[in-house]
Amino acid sequence: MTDVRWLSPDELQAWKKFVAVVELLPGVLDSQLQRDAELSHFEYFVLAMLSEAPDRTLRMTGLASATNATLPRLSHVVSRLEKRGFIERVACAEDRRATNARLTDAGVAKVVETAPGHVTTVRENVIDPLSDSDIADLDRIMGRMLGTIDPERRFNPAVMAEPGA
Amino acid sequence: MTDVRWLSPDELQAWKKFVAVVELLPGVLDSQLQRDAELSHFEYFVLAMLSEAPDRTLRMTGLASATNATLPRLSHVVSRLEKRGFIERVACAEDRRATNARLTDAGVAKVVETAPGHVTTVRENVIDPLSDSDIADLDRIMGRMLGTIDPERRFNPAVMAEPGA
DNA sequence: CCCGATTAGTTGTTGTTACAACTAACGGTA
DNA sequence: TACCGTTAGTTGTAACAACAACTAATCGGG
Repeated sequence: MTDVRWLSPDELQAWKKFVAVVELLPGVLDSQLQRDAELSHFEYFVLAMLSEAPDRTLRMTGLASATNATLPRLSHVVSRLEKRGFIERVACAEDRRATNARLTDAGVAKVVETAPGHVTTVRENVIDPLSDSDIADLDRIMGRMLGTIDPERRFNPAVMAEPGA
Repeated sequence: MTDVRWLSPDELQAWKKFVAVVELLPGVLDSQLQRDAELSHFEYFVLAMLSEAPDRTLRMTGLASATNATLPRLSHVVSRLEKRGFIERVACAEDRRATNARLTDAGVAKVVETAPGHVTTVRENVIDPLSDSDIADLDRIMGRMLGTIDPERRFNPAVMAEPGA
């Protein structure tokens, strides 16, 4: 309890700025998406993940993992998106416990029309204020944090692009 | 709508990692604080801000600004913390519309006993995976993002340490 | 082939947050 | 000093997330 390593002034300053960004950024992303597409950032993220999946389909468990959601949370969100016609639930043939979530054509259209505004917001608030070397630094630093925060690489798609890994 | 500047591969990779950290970090901070102190990160942040303020006291509006909370949100949170004995509301003498939130002795004690575990969590997950130059890079990059996200510098304490600024 | 243990997912409850409506007090102006 | 616009804060409602309890299906022995 007494042998705590407090933060140095430099560390404290960087941490305070970082925590500020972590607090503020979700609100920035949410409000643009809410305003322009009536979607929360999490809902958009779910749709986007499905749109990149083979056959626009993912198991609920896999989708939950890919979006860092608990299964109950995902289940509720998918229900809402299903009511709005963007997703459909399809029973899984191989494992009858499982449910597949599949992006409908309307869901694909929604992603296609929503993506530009979202990317623009990301650019304005995150990417464009940075130089090319800043981007490289950001990538390296976030990769190091993910090594601790997300050891199972649920998120960090280091090998995700390789089909045979 | 058609002239969207999509993200380059490097930008996309950095963005994906960054967004993963932004999604995961709050959960990491929250669960440690919840487990060890029955406090959300936001509640801890409110207490910590008060503990650094002169006379452990801040106007509701000032506290809301310092913690990036809306006034209604802060009002509810302060009510909860008041019920638990960590904060007291004190009428403001100069402006009778205003309410001062003041950290009680129990609140100070709570911060003192909670801080070490919180700092340790921050170290383990954010600071210690980084080198000294990473810290400098992080500080610079987050500063640039805050320039856009938080133009009024509610958060970014560039001059906050100087009493006469 | 049947039983316990595990896995996949859904549903209900409770707490927290956002948003809107409201009250109270200040400040300037006629 | 009486009024109007603005500022400070609280309270009520509605949406979303966390957690727990539940159902249903699979797996792994005996």
